Amino acid sequence: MNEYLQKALADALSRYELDRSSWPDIQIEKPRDPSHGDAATNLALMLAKPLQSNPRKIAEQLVEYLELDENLVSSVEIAGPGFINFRYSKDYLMKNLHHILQKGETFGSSDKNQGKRVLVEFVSANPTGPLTVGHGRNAVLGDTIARLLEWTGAEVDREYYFNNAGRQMRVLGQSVQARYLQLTGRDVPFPDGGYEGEYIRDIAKSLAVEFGDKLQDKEDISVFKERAEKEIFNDISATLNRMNIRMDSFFNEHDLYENSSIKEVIQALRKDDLVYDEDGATWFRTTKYGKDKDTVLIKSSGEPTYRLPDIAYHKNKLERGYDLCIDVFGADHIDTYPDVLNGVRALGYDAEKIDVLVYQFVTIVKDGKPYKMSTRKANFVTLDELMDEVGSDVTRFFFLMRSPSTHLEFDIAQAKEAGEKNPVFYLQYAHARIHSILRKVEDVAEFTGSPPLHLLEDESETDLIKNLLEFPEVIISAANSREPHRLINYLDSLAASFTTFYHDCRILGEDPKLMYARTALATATSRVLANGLSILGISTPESM
RNA sequence: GCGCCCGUAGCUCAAUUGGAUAGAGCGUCUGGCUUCGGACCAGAAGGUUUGGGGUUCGAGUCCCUACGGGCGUACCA
Repeated sequence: MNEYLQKALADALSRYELDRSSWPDIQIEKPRDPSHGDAATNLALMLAKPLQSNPRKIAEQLVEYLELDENLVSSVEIAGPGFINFRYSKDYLMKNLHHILQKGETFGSSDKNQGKRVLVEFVSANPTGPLTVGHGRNAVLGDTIARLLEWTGAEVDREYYFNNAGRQMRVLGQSVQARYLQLTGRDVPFPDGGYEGEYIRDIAKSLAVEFGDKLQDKEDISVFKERAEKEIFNDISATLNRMNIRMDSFFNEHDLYENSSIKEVIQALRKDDLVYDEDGATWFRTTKYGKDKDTVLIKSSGEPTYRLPDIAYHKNKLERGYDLCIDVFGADHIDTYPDVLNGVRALGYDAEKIDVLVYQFVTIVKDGKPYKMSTRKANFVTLDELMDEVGSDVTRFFFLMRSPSTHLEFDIAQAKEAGEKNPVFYLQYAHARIHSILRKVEDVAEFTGSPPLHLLEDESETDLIKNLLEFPEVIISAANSREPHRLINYLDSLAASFTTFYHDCRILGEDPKLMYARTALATATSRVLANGLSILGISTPESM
């Protein structure tokens, strides 16, 4: 419909003596206030300047030039400072409602990003402990963005990047070793800055059960490290599974060392004089890109900082032929990813294909006050604990509710007690209620032929239909802006719109034809709710 | 100090990316169940969009500035 209006306006516009290059963008939008119609354009306002004329006069002229099919658009009005408002015809609405019913569980999908190969990298937590509520936002955002993009036709891979080589992992191994020695009777101190969590003892215990005290004199900590990595990874995978997240691949940072990608990056950058040696370290000339300081890529110890493998990793992603690579990062990375992009660009790759989504941190509120978490100090709330309390539906919903760019306050107590009051139940309830009605309808009536949709005349009915029709556009905008909360806001208004209809119009006990038409409308609504919730990774119970 | 993000109703947050009278949920107050699921609905109160300037037909949204908060500012990740 938007395209149709745009084209009609463009045709009208072509009757002006105006250079095509100075044409403004023809924007069609849905007015905030429904009394302003179903669609509106500000074209006359935009033309005021180039035409040196009063916007209302321009609007009048435009409307005169405008040729619209009455079967699609029932009215055109000029309002306010010069907006042109359109109203959809009933025919148009009914035809599209029918279309929703036909498309069923694919309604809402589009080919907007057809043929695009996309890689979404998210979670990427190092395996040093269980996933916490702090990782939750990253995990759920990444997965839902992937789902949204799939609904717009893209081919999406989900990838988890992890580091099992660095200092953190060494500390992890030492922590397990210390617990193991303590368990087997040696009185050894726990390492400074070690991981204090209970899960470390569990891992040590499993080693003690398997090997007894045979590992006591091992100097090499790799046994401890590898066991810890394996067990923690299983744990992380299980948590992701519970949250409805399935990774397509796990990318191991260590591989970048083994296949010499890192060396190649350094060599290539050095050739362009973007890398130099000083004080025993190897530096990247980030001052060339407007930074205050150059950045160390290889420490004087010979060990790379994480930035170097990061550049190699992103180069690797682009080499794999993706058209778009999305990184989901917390706000703490905000200052570091430009280095990576500059590095990739300097290597001759198209950094435009990398899109970094930076979300603001989650503030955990526990017992009414902000709670500072640390994996190392073991004062954290794990995602598993949270899901034990509220389930995965509430967990996912909570993380998606807010725009990624604002701080998300996560009140543990509130989430736990949220129970019946939680907004996710409002959506599921609407869905369950529709199915309850549909079950009853099945008992009393049998419909044949296509539903007589023209009988839907009540305002709450047409409002609901209009609301349903927006679904595909909402998915596209949520996907392309990487903002899943838009879908939540939409579903919320859809559920509200259905409830208004439910209170105004009965289904059961009406004339069979009207009952059929309203049953069709209810079916379409439950379809859109179900499709929308499935994109969010949230279940759609038929009864609660 | 410098860089990035944020500041909207008592609280948590929206606002079609520059559009018309800034909206929801929670909380507060009033009303509504012998009829399809009351986990609901209708209504009320609550705002100088942190303050101040600017840009234009038009600003919560863009620019400058002050203040307040978060995150960075490592040869940590």
